[in-house]
Amino acid sequence: MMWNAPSDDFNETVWLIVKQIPEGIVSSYGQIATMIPPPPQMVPDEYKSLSPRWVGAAMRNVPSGQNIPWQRVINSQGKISLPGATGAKQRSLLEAEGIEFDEKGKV
DNA sequence: CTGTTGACGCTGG
DNA sequence: ACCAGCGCCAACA
Repeated sequence: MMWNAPSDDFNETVWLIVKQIPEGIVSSYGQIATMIPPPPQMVPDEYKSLSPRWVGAAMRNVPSGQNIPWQRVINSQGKISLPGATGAKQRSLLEAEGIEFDEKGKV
């Protein structure tokens, strides 16, 4: 499968991986990007820079109604990137799974 | 067509 | 450990 861009296929793959994240475990965008098979035609180093943002973009496009644990996806700093109410909701969802946050919001 | 923005990450101060 | 800047490409106004 070759996707040179954040095509629908790329998004679906991201969601697929997110779906596979077990309960009580959090992953980062970059981590997911690493798990995704890079397009053979693209230089890995280049892909490295690309992916994190595309992963994030994919999250934004997450279809509601499916069982996507998008809440388990946070940034490499171990913190929630979403501002405002959405971020607060994400945190409460994670806490409900048994994930602990320190005072600074890190896991 | 140009400019801005973005669920990020890395490096440097 | 925290903050600021840069890179990178697509989508959007």
